[in-house]
Amino acid sequence: MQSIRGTKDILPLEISSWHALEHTIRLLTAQYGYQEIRTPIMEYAEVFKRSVGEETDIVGKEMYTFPDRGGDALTLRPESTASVVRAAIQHNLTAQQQIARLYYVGPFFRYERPQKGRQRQFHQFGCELMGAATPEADVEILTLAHDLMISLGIQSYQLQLNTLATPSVRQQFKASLVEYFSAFQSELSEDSKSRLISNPLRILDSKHPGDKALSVQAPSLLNMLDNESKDHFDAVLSMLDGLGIPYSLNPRLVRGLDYYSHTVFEITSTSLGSQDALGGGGRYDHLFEHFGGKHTPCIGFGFGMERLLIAQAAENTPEIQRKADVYVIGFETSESRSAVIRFAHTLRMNSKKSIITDVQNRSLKAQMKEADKLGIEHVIIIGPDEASSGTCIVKHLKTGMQYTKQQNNTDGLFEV
RNA sequence: GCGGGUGUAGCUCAGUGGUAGAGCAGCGGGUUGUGGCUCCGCUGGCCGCGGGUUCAAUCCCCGUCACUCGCCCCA
Repeated sequence: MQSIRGTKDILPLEISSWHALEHTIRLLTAQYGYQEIRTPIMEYAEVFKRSVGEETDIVGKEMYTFPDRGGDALTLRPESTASVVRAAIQHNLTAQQQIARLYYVGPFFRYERPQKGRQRQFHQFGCELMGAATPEADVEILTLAHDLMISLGIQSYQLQLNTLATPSVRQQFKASLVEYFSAFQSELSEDSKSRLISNPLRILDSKHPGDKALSVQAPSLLNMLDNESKDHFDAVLSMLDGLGIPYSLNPRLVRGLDYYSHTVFEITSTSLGSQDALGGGGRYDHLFEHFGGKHTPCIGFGFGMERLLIAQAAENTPEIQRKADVYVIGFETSESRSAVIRFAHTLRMNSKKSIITDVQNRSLKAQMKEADKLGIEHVIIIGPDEASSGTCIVKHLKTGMQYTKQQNNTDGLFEV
């Protein structure tokens, strides 16, 4: 038996880095006043089809969709924004012009060919700021994303920014792209030929050399911006400059989901290989209406947690963490070993220390070795002699100093 | 979904058409109750899985599964 393709067990050895990551996330989101939301792992397939877009890869070929026993088409969530918006409308979280600052952490599912940093079940952390259309809102989200990188010690990241303008400007832009590329249809890659119909913006993003060459002369959205789009984007950029947050403009940055407009961004890292995006996001001002809610401008991002951990591990040497604080050692006689069990239990009741004892009837030497390997701070020896005299030996492993103490008084046991 | 690579002890990897090795880890010991260094010894492997060729396959062929690199796309 094996785990399902593209799914992974997170083992004890790696769980501490997950805990640390989640801890950082909770601290940071609290600093910005974001609150957690936990939505179901399944939604009606409709939720994602309507929001993410029928033509996108996610909906077109990556969703885990299946009929339940009642015949409803359910989908294992491939991303979170759609679910969070659905929940926000259902529970009226943005009623009376309220701002909602939300974050989420959890598993997501996409049926894709696995690769490094790409699994069928993966985990995302994301934030959504709902109810504000201002460039200040964009900057809050971008700053949060930036701070996350800093908190995690990820230096090698790059923040790329672009604007997708308003839907109507983008529509004109698409039309001019189609017009331009249609003239060179025979020179386009197979992928881009189909993109010409499905999503012409994506041609700009192609890695195919021929496509790249053609893209150089292609119309630019930045030249077609209306005042609203331009003012908004410029305001975002100048605030980022003021904050000293580094970014680079990438006019080819096109997000794969239909619901974005205005500011879009991606954070990439060179330590990831081919799947180089740590996270991305953007403004989605019209998603609420798509779901039948009232107009609510929003911006948010999502980060791949596996990818964050990969990038983090590539740049930081992990600290060896202690698996327990105290090792209580007994040996040779049953009196010794049962005294150990009693004493360890007393200690656990009276202190917050984590305490380990041997359960394999091993020698003193073997237990000492294990204590050393576990990074234990104090060893307590209750051998046959100590067991009969009611004493114990407390030894500090780093210094090698040891003292004899009474078992019946655990106060100041670890002090000299 | 498409193309390439890999799959041998817990881990990192050697290896040969006649059913296997190293280093690390683990365990035990170095005179009788003390770890880290060192020395000695020991345990441990359906050589991914299924089929084929062969007297014989871990090694050759086919399939399959998983991982991995790239494409697509994204987190």
